[in-house]
This record gives sequence, C-alpha cells and structure tokens, in this order.
Amino acid sequence: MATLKQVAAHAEVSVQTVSNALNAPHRLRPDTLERVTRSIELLNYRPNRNARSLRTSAVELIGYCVPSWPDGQAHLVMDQFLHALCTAAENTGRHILLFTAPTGLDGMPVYDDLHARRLVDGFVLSQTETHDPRHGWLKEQRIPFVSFGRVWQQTTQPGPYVDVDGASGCATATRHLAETGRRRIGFLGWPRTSGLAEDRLSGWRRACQQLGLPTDGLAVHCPEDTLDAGADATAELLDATEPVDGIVALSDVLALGALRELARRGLTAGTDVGLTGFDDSPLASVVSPALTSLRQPMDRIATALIAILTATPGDGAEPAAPADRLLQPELVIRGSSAPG
Amino acid sequence: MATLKQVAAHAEVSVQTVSNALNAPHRLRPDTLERVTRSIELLNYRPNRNARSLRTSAVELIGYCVPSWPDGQAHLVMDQFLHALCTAAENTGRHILLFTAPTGLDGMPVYDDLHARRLVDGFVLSQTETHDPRHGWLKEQRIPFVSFGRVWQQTTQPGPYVDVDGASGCATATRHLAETGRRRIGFLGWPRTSGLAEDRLSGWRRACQQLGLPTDGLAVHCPEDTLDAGADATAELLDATEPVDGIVALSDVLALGALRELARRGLTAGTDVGLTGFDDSPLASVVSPALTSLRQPMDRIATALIAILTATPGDGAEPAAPADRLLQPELVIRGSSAPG
DNA sequence: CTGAAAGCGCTTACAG
DNA sequence: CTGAAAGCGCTTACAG
Repeated sequence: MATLKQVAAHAEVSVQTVSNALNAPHRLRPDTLERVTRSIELLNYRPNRNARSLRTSAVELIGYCVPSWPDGQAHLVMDQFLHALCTAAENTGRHILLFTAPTGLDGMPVYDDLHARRLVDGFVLSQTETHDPRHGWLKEQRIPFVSFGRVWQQTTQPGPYVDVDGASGCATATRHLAETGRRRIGFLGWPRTSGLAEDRLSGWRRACQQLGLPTDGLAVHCPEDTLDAGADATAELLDATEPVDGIVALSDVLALGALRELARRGLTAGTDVGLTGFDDSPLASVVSPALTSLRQPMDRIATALIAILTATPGDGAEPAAPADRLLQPELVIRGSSAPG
Repeated sequence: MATLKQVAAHAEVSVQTVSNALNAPHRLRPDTLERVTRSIELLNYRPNRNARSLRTSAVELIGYCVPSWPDGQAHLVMDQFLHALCTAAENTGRHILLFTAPTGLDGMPVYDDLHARRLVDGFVLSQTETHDPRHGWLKEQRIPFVSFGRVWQQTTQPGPYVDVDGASGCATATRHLAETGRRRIGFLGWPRTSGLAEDRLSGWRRACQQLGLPTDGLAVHCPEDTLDAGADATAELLDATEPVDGIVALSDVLALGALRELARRGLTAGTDVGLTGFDDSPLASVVSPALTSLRQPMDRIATALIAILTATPGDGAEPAAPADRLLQPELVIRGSSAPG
C-alpha cells in the first residue's frame, strides 16, 4: 500500500502538496496537479481513512440500529430503506455502520459508546415509537442524529426528523375509494395511543368529511398489527347494520387480514369492497387480488435524512422547511381497489 | 473526551500502563490495575478507535454489500440475516459496514477501494450466484472474505463459505410429505443452470428414490422465481395423467404460486395436496393455509461466517470441517402440509 | 512490573 | 503556489 509520503517522493513534491491535490486541488498549479495526479494513479494510492479520521475526528460513518422483531414480525420494507439509506450516504462519501441495541432507553449506552469511541459521527433512527425516549437522550448528550418518524410529543419534536405524511396518504386512499364508487368507507387502525395511528386516522376522517361520507362507528382500532386483528375488525365492519363497501387499512398486514376475511365470506376485494393498505410491502403484490397500497418514497426519505444529518451548521442549508420533512406517500393502485 | 494521556496523568502512571490495563491487564500489578481502572471510569474514558486502527491497521469492520432487487423482488429474509450477522460480529467486537456496488465483476472496484482505504478488514458475501466471479477476484487480490452460499464451480470453491444444505432440506420436506400420506410428489425448481436449484432438486430426487416414489416427469423447472411461474408449473403437475398429491417447492415464492393455483381449482393445500416452500419468509405465515417451509438457521450461519472470516491463521481454529460449513435447514410445519 | 520514545498516515495552520 | 513541522490518540518493541 502506497502512502502519501511515497507519492510525494515519486512526484517530487511535499506530502502537503499531495494532500492538497486530493482535498483542495484548486490550490495547486495545473502542472503540479497533473504531475501529482499521475503519481497517485501510477502508485494506485488510496488515502488511509483511519489516519484521516484521526486527524479530522470525523469518520464519515453513520450508525443505524438494525431492528429486531418479535418472531415472524419482519420489517417488510427494511431492505428498501437500507438500500436507499446506503446510497444516500455514499452520495456524500459516507457509509452506514450497522449495530444492534436493546430497545428504548436501555440501548442508549450502546449509542453513546459507538459515538464516544468514534466509530460513528452520528445516527439515523428509525422504528420511532410514540414518545420515543432515544431522541431526547441523544439531544441531551449532544450526539448528532436524525429520525425517520416523529415521536408525537405534545411539545416540540426533539431534534430533526423526516417522516411520511400518513394523514395525507390516507386521505388520498379514501378519495381514491370514493372515486371508484365507494360510499361507506371504514378505517382499520391501531389503538389511539399511537401517534402514527392517530395521524393516519385523521387523514381518513378529514377526507370522508370533505366528501360528505359517514365516519361514525366506521373506525376500528385493532389491538395489534396482525392478520387476525385485521380480519376481526373487518368482520365487525361487515356485520354492522349498514356494512362498509370500502376499507382504508393503516398497514398492509391489517389489509391482508381484511382480504382474508372478505375471501372467507365469498366477497372479492375490488369488486364487492374497495381496500387499501400502507407501505406497499412485498406482501401487497403477492396476494390475490393484489393490494392497493401507499408506498413510502424511500429514496427521497433517505436523501433527506442524510442531508439533515450531515448539514454543517452555517452552510446555509439550515433548518429544512416542514414541507421538506414530511414526504408524500404514493398510492400504488392494484386489484383490491378496482372500480366496483 | 478524555484521552489516554489524561487518564495516565490522573492515575499517575505512563500511557503505556493505561494501554496495558485495557489490552493486557495481566501485565499490571493488581493495585496498579485497580487504580488505573478507577481513573478510566472516573474520566469516562473510551479509547479512540481510529487511533487504534491507525496503529494496528485493523478496523474491526466487515463490509456487506446490501443487495438491490429488481422492482418488487424483495429479499424477504434479509432483515433476519442482517440482524444475525450484526450480532455475530458484535460478539467478536466488530461491526458491519454497509455499502452498495454493481453486481458481478463491475462491483469489484468498490470492494477493492473499501479495503484499500482501510474502511473494512474484509467482506461477507451473500446473494452468491452460480459461477459468481467475485470470489475468485477477491481471492486473487488477497482481500479477506467469506461467502454465504456456494459458487457451484466444477473445480474447488474459491475461498471459504457457509451454506445451507438445500439437498438435505428438500429430502426432509419430501419425507415429511410422504409421512403424511403423499405418494406422488412433484418438485418445483429453477432452470438447471443454477447450482442451488440442482442441489435442492437432488435432495428431492434422492428421497423419492429411497422411498420408492416416482420422479419421472415430476420435476418442473420454472423459468423465474415468481408467483406466476409457480402457478403455471403447478398447473402442469395437476393436469398430468396422474396428478401429483404433493409438491416440494424450491422457494416460498414458487410455493405461493402453487397455493394460488390450487385455490383457483378449488383444491386446498394440506387437504388435497401437501405443499412445502423454502426460506420460511414472512410470506409463509401470512397465507392461508399457512405454508410449511424450510427455515435457514440464520444465527448459526452468521456465527459461522464471522468465525471463519476472523479466524487468525494459526490459532488452531483453522479449516472448518465441511460439516461446519453446511448447515441444516429446519422444517417449519404449517397447514399446507397437514395430513391429507 | 513500568516507562520513554517512535511511529501508524494523514491534515492543518504557519512560513516563505 | 509550495514546504517543513507539529500533532491527532493510540500501540508496540525496547529498556530498565
């Protein structure tokens, strides 16, 4: 492995000049730059990142805690997110360092340690929970971070974030069902203690109200995000005196539960009942009829996360406008919401 | 941030002694160690990893290329694999660095660069293709790596690997179907140019022969790993003069295609036809009936990968026996193979 | 068992 | 525009 010194000797300049050729080429005279560049290529020189990091105390590495899930509950769009995050990081010359940590406050010593030992410059948080305690802790420790997802605090969000506009997404899905002729559209949600659930619910309610459609008794709060819960809630909506003809589900899993319950009753999604999910997970295109779902714009999310995390205070690209932090999901229309 | 120097001053010893307290505590007198340890804790000292890496030229980081998939084709068990890999790496004091690269030989400059700049010590390869060119290239460059998956070369495997015993797994699945009363068991595979497909096919064939069951005309090679391909192949097996009553599918996706085709014909998996998949992906437990599938032992795979990659030549833990490199998948039995 | 010193490979004021 | 020198925070032979 060639070093800076060897390149300098080969090009007959000082090491400082070689360093400049790499990091501030405009400081060199064109002919010097040319000569140094040739030596660099000839010797196949690559700067040692550890030496650089030691000097600059920036490692260009971003920590991401790989979520663990209770048995079977896979994170269905994680590979999309990770790929997007990786690409966005690489576009700024950085990389993602993966680690595991206990959930909640118990995991914070791990974050602290990675930062203190200078394995990472900062963190991207995801799997953000309602009232997630990590954000406040990191902020207090002055450890750089950015969150995918809001903590849904009453007060202000502790630290920067990017999120998907779930309310707007569910409103879009609701309007879509209305446009395909549905007049009684139910909502499959989670318990109201979840900020995310509340947000998506509000979008459905707002759209219904604007369209003059009923909402009373049409929102069911599933105790957990499982097929069974989704199926049970769907049964409830179908057994009502006035059954629904459309269902906006807060997640693909709940929507799949709805799909199962419909099939069990001999009903067809898309024909008898319009149905939409959320996340556009791999499950959505696998079922039959395929599931209409709201896709999170992972590339834009990742780019925004990295941009915020790596923004140097005072470079003008300061506090992103709220609109930049709340990205719109895209409705991917499939058979489950075909015109009835 | 406290440095070694500051800790040394506080404990009234040399920096060398503090370093030893951390890396070779047995060299210190107990009372010295005690005093130094107290200073370390008091000052909340954490060794700077960059300085250490610069000196030792080992970064304790392992590169993993996050796969990108053509639209929709998600890597359904990637989150399981990544979590296991992360945990295994952390158990040896290491971490995973994520990166993206073009597939095949085109990506090798990225690997080379990460290694040359000392961002990683080596690589874990997955998504190993039949005749994967990466292995030979890395070996030639003397860049440390270990592969999840075999390259299926005629000659010897270039470099160390860990893999799942697909042949044995499919034999197990076949015997399982036979035990539940199936007598005519088909196989849903991929084209025979795939080493992995050939391996799994051989397990099915071997088991059928041992059980005295027919195999002639019962293996279908699906052109691609999609639901449609699986459904078409299943139709072929069911439309034969003597239709099958059992199906071993090489992947969960193909099995899901089979499930769809069965349902379309009013047949029920588990009752009319026994069916198994491979991977135990999140899809398996979501469909109805749920899919019996072969689960890859991710924790053991990851542990073996890291152990092989980080084995220092000459520490006795040398060449793993073939048995340690070929792990057995576990048959997770669900409704699709319920006794008929 | 403990310490003084060199050095890993860079970057960065500071001179010239 | 270019160079000599200091220093980032560690570890590692080498003495004592």
